[in-house]
Amino acid sequence: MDFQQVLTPEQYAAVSHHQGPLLVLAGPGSGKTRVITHRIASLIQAGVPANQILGITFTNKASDEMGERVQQLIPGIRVEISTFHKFCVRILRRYGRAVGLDSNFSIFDTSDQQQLIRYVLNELDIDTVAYNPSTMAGMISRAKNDLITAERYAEAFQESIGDHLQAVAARVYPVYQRLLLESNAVDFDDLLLHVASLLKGSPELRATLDERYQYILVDEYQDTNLAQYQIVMGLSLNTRNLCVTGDPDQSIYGWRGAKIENILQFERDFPDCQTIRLEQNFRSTKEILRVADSLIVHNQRRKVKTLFTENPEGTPVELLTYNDERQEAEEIALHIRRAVDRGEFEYTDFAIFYRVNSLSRELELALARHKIPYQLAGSVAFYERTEVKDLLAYLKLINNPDDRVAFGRIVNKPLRGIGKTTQRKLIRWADEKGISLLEAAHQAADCSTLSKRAATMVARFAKMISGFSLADTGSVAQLMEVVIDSTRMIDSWKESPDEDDQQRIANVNELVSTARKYDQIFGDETTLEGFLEVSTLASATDQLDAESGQVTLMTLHAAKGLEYPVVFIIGVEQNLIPHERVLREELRDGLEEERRLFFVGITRAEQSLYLTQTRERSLRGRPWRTITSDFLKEIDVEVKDMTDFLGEHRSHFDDFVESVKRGEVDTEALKAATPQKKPLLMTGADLLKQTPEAAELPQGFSVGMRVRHPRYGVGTVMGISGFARKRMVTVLFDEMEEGQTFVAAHCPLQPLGLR
DNA sequence: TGCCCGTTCCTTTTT
DNA sequence: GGAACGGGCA
Repeated sequence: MDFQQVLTPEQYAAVSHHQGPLLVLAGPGSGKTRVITHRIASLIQAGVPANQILGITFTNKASDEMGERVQQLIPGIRVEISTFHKFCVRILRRYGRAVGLDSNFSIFDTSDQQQLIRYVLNELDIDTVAYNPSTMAGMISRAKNDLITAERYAEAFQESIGDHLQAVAARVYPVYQRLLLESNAVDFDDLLLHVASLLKGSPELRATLDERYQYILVDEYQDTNLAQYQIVMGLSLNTRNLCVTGDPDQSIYGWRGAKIENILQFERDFPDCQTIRLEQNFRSTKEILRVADSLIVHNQRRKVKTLFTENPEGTPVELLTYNDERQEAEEIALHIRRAVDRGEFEYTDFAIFYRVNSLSRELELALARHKIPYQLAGSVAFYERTEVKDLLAYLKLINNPDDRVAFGRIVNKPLRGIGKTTQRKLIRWADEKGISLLEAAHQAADCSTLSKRAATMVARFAKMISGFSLADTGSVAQLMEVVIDSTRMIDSWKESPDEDDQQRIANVNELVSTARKYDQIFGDETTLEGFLEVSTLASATDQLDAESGQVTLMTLHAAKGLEYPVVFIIGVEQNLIPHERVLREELRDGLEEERRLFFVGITRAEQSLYLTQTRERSLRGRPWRTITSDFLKEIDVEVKDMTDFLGEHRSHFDDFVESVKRGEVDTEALKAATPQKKPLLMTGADLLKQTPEAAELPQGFSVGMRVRHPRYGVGTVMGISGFARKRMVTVLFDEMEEGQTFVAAHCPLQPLGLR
């Protein structure tokens, strides 16, 4: 194959660089995947044995795609391409003994993890409201990503006086970790942490693996955390043919412990490395690229890249403003419907991105109303369904009898009369005797604290679980069916007219057919842990199908690495993009990451890009006044007002509309007001000035809205009376007992928008 | 022991 | 809008 023919000079330079460290800084749409796959082909063509090559990606989708494309280039040759997490699973299944894991260990997902942490908090008598499990999980996760073990964490923060959260985490982390090991289980972070410490603790193993993988390629290197960095470095000490690709401007996982420094400092780690920049974009129009670039230049911490393209100029990027999320969704659905009816595009060509998952709801409803087929990245939600988790928990417990979380989940599901008290007694007894919960359940008759009745029930449960085995059924799917039959878990739903119950049965059936597919792929080699691994490490974008003829919906994070002819990014509003969480931070790092996230979204678009915002949006079940995103000030787009205040739009701001009808508001000023890129954030006093901006906030205040007063601080609007200039607002400040009443037009009250 | 209901709290992004 | 918890009742 003549690589020079099909690649640009820069791409070719990267592909033909075989020996020694290589850094490829690849802008969006610059053909990065192409470079990686061609480089693998080129290595093989040069005589490198396929089993010496290791490709590492972050998502299953990326690794599958890469594998397929390598296959196309060099048919018949299998190269190991895997995600970080899967790679680590493989290492741990084989060498995990050294860190206390048996080969059948369970992998705890986020909810298993939180379940266990909740248990630990209860055991330690720590209030789970003040110290909620997910916060604790986040802190422990960050520590693990930074390679801080439980012992070291406890030592460092046990007496953390300044930060009580940290002090609590210092107590929780060691217990949590002990229970994980007792359960013969790992959480997502452990997969990396254990492998990193294996490599560190065993020089022989490290050297073996280093030797084994002569050529390593790491994709999305900007998203590696310290643990992943250590693993990569550990495998590249002796043979330094390490090729990393990435783009600092697309680093969006800082909150997960990713260190953008890893890529920024690669040249320092490997002074002899070659650096290649891929700056030509083959994906987007000049217009889209210009918008993306004008946004990202506002970041301080970056390696400057000059993106360019030979693609056509393209149409302007549009910013559309709607009344609320309902109109936003409706209009997008209509837009898609019309474009498809006109034959300009197919459904597949459209993607809609949003910052938080909850924004998909209104879109789904609108698309369904218009009978537009769509797929939602986040089919992981499937694996989070109660009935799916329950059935999987049975399999987990069968596969790994030490798994306490799985045990706790299903011991009384369906109901077997094994209540909380019984469970607590059993756990206590098992811990005293130092045996697994399932073992304790077997011996329940010997447990003096248990009533005879309870002991019988518990023992019966243990006997049932032990009666299940893959060896007997031969396939995961059949084992599942046996479990479903014996537990009668779907029996009560069968007769139910409830739509939800029927859905539950459908979900269970779908899980069975997923297992069937797995069985088919692996034949006689099929294993429970293998199937469970796939289920747990499944990710949001895995199921997406570019050829399915459907509109695609996903979060901005999930969109990385993908591309679509037409892209909508909805909810481009302050507190959403950028997210409110980073606006409260002192450091700018969070804000820069939000900007990168927006940049990622923008650069997914090939031909057309639409950004949308609304005037009000319901979040967490309450409507809020929105504020224009700061980021919109940084880019030049065509602004289109699609709002319809005087028309049918009715909301909780209806009282305002009433006042318009009574001629109490200057409607001319209203019409003149266009939602330019000015902040919509207003104080009550602005209303008095009757500026166009003031008219932009004609609703002013609404009951339940959060507001800030320079003297009294933050409070909630409790009541509103009067209209226009006589409008009175009553606010109950958080720090005060009694409400205060203000004249809306004169007061310095500032609506806080989404809070 | 199980279930229902009201209260209260939180609430990003994901392998 | 959802999850967890506590209280009350069968």
